[in-house]
Amino acid sequence: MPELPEVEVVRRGLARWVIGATFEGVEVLHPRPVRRHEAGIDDFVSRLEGVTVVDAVRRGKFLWLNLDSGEALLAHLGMSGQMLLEEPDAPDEKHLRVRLGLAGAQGRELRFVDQRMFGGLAVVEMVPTPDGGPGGLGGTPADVVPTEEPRDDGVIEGTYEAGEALIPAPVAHIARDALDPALDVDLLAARFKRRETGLKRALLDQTLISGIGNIYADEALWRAKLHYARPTEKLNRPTLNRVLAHAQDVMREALAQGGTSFDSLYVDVNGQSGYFERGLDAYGREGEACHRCGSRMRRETFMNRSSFFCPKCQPKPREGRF
DNA sequence: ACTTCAACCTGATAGC
DNA sequence: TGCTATCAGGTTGAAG
Repeated sequence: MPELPEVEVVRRGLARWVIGATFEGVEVLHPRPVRRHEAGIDDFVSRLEGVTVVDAVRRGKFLWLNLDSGEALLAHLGMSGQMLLEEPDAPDEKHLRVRLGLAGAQGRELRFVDQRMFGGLAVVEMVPTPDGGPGGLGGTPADVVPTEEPRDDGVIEGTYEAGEALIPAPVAHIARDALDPALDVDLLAARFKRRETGLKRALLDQTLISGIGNIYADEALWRAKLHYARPTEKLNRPTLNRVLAHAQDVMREALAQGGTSFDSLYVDVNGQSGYFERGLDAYGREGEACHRCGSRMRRETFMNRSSFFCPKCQPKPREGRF
């Protein structure tokens, strides 16, 4: 299940292979992964044909290729999405959804493969962002600014000139991610204080801080010895700093290992599986001994998903927000 | 305006 | 064997 480190591995792979390459022969094999491209499949294809990739950028779990047309090919891997660079004559994957032929990518074609199809692709416009650009680890800000006034809906048409960063319109509401050097922790603390919700809910809310999913949230909470239902408004600043630092640590470790994988659903851009699962202390360890105190780890259903925690190290708060 | 949650989707696995 | 139920979970959009 791709979270920030896995998506960053994919971004790096794409940057290595497709920057400077031109789309040539784009084929949509299943309509669902292109559902976010509202103008339809034919428009999706025509906005890519003959267009050249300028950069590969990521914010949280969103990934996009800046195009020389001024638009971006936006991708989200959802639960099971993969971006594979294959020889064109390699047999089609069972769940191949979109084939993107390329000129200038060392003879490879880009394939979007997605079993469960929670993810998808869309060609979207770039808009200015109030927080100063895409940021994110390894991301290069798009170095342009609009020359026309925004429409009523805030979207800016027309040409752009150098000066200010842009972000794909559907990503404008996503907060800077946990590994973004420009993440504003003071702002995050203020928003946590104002919220009436539980800590894990907040960590998973991509409009507060992005990139953290169910697995790394559980790992960060275990390392910080905090229960998932701790109310965010009562969390003091050192405690917030602690859980944030642990989230960053665990994701940096996963990134160093090339991403996490539990089954074969996630592979990086060249088809290599990650292997961080060996380093997990909380996720998936129901009934096993806590690596710190030996207590039996527990699993609780929460937010339509599982939360794994140590009942002794991460005691339930008196007034939790579940 | 803020917070919560069902729906989307397929395949693996468990239980009968 | 075959059937049904359950689980996996990121994001959106609707409901509360």
